[in-house]
Amino acid sequence: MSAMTEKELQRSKSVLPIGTVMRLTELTARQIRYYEEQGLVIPQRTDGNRRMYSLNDIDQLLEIKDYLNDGINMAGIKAIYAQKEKRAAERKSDSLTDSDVRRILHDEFLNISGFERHSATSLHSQRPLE
DNA sequence: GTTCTCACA
DNA sequence: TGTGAGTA
Repeated sequence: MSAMTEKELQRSKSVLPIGTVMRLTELTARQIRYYEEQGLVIPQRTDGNRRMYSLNDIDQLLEIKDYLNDGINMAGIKAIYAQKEKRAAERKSDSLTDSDVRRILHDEFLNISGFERHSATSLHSQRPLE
């Protein structure tokens, strides 16, 4: 990756033990570990095999929590991330695909409607249902 | 005291 | 997803 800002670097630093993450996210250790099993939010490990999370991981967990509260299951969440990766891949292959065009038009619609569109980097947020 | 993995009356 | 066991 290129020029990662100082803030991005710090938000990527894994310095939080699971206990702190539990209090910050209101999630149980069981849930946090389960989401890891599902391939979402994989924390770093210490020499003693302790999980260490970054601020970005916290955001990621909060986002998952939101999806769950909206009634989306694990499969659905995975699908959402798979779709996000797909978009990221399309973006790199510089040519505009049909789905790109559709997404751009959709984003424009949201902007006109007065909603803020969120980038793929600052994932978590709370916007009204579309 | 905290976290880890594994198992399940 | 909860919880207890036995560790590190």
